[in-house]
Amino acid sequence: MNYSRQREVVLDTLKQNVIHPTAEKLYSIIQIEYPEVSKATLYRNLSQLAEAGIIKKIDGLENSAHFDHNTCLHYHFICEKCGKVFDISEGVAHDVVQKAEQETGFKINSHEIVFHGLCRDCK
Amino acid sequence: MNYSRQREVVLDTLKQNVIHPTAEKLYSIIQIEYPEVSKATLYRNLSQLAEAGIIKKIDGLENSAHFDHNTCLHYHFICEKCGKVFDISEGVAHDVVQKAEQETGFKINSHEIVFHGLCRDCK
DNA sequence: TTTAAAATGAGAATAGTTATCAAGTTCGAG
DNA sequence: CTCGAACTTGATAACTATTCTCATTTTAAA
Repeated sequence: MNYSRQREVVLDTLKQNVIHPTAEKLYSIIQIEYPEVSKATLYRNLSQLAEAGIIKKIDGLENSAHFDHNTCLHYHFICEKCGKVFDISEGVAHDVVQKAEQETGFKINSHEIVFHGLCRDCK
Repeated sequence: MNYSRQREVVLDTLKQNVIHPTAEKLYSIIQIEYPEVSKATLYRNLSQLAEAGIIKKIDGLENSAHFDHNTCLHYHFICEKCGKVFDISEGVAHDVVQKAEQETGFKINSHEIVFHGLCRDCK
């Protein structure tokens, strides 16, 4: 992967926004300071960075993918009322892969957990 | 919800196909025997049935939603090679909701786990 | 039987994302 | 340094999955 100013902007902006933004949300944030970054470039870079393991794509939340600069294993909670996304620590399901591999005999390479409910402010 | 022949076909066909089909896959299956069921009706009925809790929509697999006639709590595994979807029993993460609620103070109403890897035949 | 609510088919519309392609940029070999 | 191949970009077209629109048909309860 070669250096590009646009990719740097995408990654830096994602790092500064702990809100697990969607591509569109990130685009609107980036537009304010860096209107030279096009939407195609944003989507391309998000894919590439996720592919390279530098960021993480979160599927299973609403219709659109969210992105996370934190690539350490952890889970997500989305509030049904305010729509905010929160992190849940790995600890809540620490041996889940081992158990699932034992049960099935499959090789598990990754897994995600998404919780839905009401956050502290909304409940 | 009133009775409709089309809805009956959608539900019955889903029940007979344990493969967790996408809407498009289900459409192609239904088309063979019941070409009178339109795509709009299929999507509408899948939404309604899921809304009513009669079937379950599975998000977070590929780009498109899959549907499951089994509404009991369980998880899913998708094979990275053959694309097949398998069930994983609830037992692999039995106290995950309780732990997550304790950790966060949030009210959790539902959760999903998706595993990725290689199934027994593909590994 | 009447009738209001619900459901339908066909296709238009939308949202999110990916593909195309010509032009500009990066970077390592010479 | 400088040249070229590979990489990246912006603009926009295309695509996919899904939802919406609306005139027509079906359901079901009085």
